[in-house]
Amino acid sequence: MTTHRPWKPDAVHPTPCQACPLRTLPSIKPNTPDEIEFIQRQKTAEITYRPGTLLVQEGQRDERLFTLLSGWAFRFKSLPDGRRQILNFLLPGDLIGLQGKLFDEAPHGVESLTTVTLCAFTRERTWDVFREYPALAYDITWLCAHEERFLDEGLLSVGRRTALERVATLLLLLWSRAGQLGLVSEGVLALPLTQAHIADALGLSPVHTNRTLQVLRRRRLFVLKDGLLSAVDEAGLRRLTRFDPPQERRPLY
Amino acid sequence: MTTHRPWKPDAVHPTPCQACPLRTLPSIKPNTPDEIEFIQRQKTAEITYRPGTLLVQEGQRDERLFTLLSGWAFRFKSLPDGRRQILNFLLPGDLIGLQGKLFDEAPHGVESLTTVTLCAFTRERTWDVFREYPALAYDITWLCAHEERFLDEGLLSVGRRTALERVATLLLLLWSRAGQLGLVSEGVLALPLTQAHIADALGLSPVHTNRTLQVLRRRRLFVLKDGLLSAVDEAGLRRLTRFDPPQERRPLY
DNA sequence: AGGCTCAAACAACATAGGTTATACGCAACG
DNA sequence: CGTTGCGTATAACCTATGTTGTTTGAGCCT
Repeated sequence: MTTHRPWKPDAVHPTPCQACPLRTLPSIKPNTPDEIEFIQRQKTAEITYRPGTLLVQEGQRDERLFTLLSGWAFRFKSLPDGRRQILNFLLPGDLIGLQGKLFDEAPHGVESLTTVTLCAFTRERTWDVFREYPALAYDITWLCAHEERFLDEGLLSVGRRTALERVATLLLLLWSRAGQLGLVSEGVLALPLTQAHIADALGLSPVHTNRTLQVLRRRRLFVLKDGLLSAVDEAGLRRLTRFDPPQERRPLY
Repeated sequence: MTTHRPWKPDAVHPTPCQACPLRTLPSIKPNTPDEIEFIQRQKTAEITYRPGTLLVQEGQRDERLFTLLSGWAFRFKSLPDGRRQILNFLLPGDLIGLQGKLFDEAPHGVESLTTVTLCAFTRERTWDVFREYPALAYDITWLCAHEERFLDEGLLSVGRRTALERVATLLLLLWSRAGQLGLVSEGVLALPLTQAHIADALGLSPVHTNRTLQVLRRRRLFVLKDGLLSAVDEAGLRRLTRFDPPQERRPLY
């Protein structure tokens, strides 16, 4: 079990929200200076954790709210006997802990895949945003509904797609999401997932995940080696999966 | 394909929100008279559809927002070749069409299982609520996150639980949800699902769903006959599934 | 009454995916 | 510089679940 200890608590040089690197992305909906200033006021800290850190503990009371500033993480639920389901992968700009604030206990766990940097928001007065900045409150709702869409797609995959389709859909989606965040450079994406993660996200066994990846590789739909995803045949993957990753401007809190 | 034609458009006697039968339930969080009046103003119609009606069409632009006042429905997604995944079941008090309003197109379909009555809200000025009634906006966010929790649980089921556990978990959850809405009387619940619906919700084939139901029946965990669920051994189901249906006060929009 | 349709039940067989086990390469570490 | 641990690969075998097809019974239309 990884501990909760910060790794490089670079609190000396926190990123000012106005200069947030995410806000320069074309896929991020711009905010007014006013709104950004409000967010800045709410932001209490910037914390960095190392890979494999348990950021939110399943079933624990936890009212902290974060935005993932950089790095990858995932949400998961597990069964008492150890079976685990990864619910979704979290990329920069994603909210962490909304459920923990809304409900008595966090209904799922969150774990980092890479070194992650989180923007932490005030524990108490978070809901001021609903009174003071309705547009930002709307954005939070939007992000929540957006997450729901990913879950719908995941449920469709796990429930009704074959192993081949599942793996192809997931890689296509992650490729697209990462692309919109500027994480793909020169046609290469650093994908910090082990095959076990992919298996847990898709309801497959690690062995079958491996077999399936081999097939897709042999069909030259992508190259996945040493944590690097490249030579992605997007058209081929779309044809195989009949899945079109959503492409739209998203808000950032 | 069922058409969109209203069945008993009892627009003559719409339910006033102050007298909404759902608001008398202990599981529903009360609102201030002010808030209820606002909701009443937003409500434009009350529409009744018959069983099997397609309420929201998958992939269609649809900005209508409803609350399910009475009856059962389900959200689903399907693949081009006809495979279908039921994402969640909708019971009275659940919001329909939030995603359709937030995104360009409805990412999923909604179909009624029974005769349903919907409260329809103004097409345009829905987002006034964020400016004028922050507390209600918060409630909408809560409902959205709540739906996400059901999806998380569903994903865990379909991805990692056995067929036996899946069916047991689903029936336990529906039993609990329906109970909180006062739909269980004298230990009997009218469950308007065919085995095919259960199969589509759990990522199983109809045949295997049938087999699994037989096993659970033989273990006397419940009686399910002619659309009636009764003699539910809640403790037994909890033991088998290690699942505790959430029990909490929820808002109503 | 006869003939639909639909949900449920059940049987026989087929297979996608799970399980267990072994091996290999590589980085971290004492 | 051996050892340990981890991720990946692959083989052999196994089983939970899918598929196809038939039967029964309850409504429902004509």
